[in-house]
Amino acid sequence: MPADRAPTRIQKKNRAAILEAALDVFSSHGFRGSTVDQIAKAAGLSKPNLLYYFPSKEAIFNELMAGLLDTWLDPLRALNPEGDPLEEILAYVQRKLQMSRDFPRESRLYANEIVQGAPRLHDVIASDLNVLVEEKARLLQGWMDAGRINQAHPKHLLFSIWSLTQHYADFDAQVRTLMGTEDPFDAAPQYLETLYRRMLTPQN
Amino acid sequence: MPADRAPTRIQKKNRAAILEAALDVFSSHGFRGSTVDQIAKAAGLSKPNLLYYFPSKEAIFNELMAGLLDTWLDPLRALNPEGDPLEEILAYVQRKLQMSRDFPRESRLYANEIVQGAPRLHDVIASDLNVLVEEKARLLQGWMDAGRINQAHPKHLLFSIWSLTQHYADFDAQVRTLMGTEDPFDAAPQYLETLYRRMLTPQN
DNA sequence: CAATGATTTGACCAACTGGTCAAACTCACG
DNA sequence: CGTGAGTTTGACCAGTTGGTCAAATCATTG
Repeated sequence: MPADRAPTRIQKKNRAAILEAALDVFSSHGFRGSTVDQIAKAAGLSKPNLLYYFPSKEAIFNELMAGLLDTWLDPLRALNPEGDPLEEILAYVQRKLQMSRDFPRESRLYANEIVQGAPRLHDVIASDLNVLVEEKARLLQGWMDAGRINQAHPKHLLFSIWSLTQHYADFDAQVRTLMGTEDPFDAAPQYLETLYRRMLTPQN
Repeated sequence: MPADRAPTRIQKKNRAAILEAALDVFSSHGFRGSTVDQIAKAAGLSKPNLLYYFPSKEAIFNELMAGLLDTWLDPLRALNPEGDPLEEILAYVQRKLQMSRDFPRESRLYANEIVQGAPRLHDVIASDLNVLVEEKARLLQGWMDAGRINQAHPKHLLFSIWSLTQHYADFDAQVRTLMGTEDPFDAAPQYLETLYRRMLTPQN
């Protein structure tokens, strides 16, 4: 194991390569379905060499998850109480959709975990994410009560945004097969904008 | 292996117990993450005994999937060209939502497969499901062109229904944690009805 | 260039996994 | 109740997997 001094050039390169490879492997086979050898080969290292940089398979996974969660929640944090409600929400939807297009592996890694009961994520969800969701749910409820957007259950509104946007990453295999030659991400932004605009635009 | 005569009482009971146990285990750990021993224990059998009824782990999985897919697509098949468009769609949404509540393991089993690239399902999706989707997409488009519901990309409309309803089964761990003591399925039907009603009710 | 620490690897291990098999046991039925 | 088919199991096997270790190689710097 490298000492806890400043990381050398080689350490930086190899740790990055390992995490990149691990994202690839974990996101397409799940934790249990992935092998250390697979990850090592994908990173261009031997298995013992990989285990020189990370103490265990689980440690790689945890580091990956920790790094992921922050990025994942950023768009929600960016929901601005001062902005125009409908435009804020629509922007959030588009940001999430872009993340599904640009970082589908991250989305699938997360999905894999949650579908299997979130055994390794329950604590983070119950603490950090929960706090953030409560805060943003209150913000949405405030907008609704002020009549600036239509009434709707705020938490379900958030769930629906996550669900609709991440679907394009998580169910990519299905979506692309059914779309044929058409790229799903061509029409998706328009579709989701229309959906949320019609649902949330205040009716007098 | 039991002869291919009529199944005995014991065969019927044990095969059913195995499939039930397999659904439990596969849906919460994925194919690769599940072991034959786990399934056997959950079914109350020894591993060799289980393998007396099914030739392999993969065979159990395949039989489970085959049985699942039909039930899974039934609600979509039931979309009736003769009915009132909006009510047909809303009924479909509610039916799918009920399935997420009543058969969450089936939903998660399916999700697990698709998230990991649908290696064992690609053919069924590309053939059977694709045919059904094309047919129903045309039906939806017809309704839109006749001005009976609002315009929206018909395939994306279907994706959104699957996504929103299955989310409550697939991301159950997350949804329940964030909902606290409130049962997600209390408000979900209302939320989804409102969403699709606002989105699809024809605007003059 | 010497030497010290960082990096890499082949060989290895114990636990686990899917699957086999012969022997034992159980059950239905004549 | 006996007998043959149906059922169950302990022992076993070969392949895989996460992880270890000592020895070898490489990079850095005094």
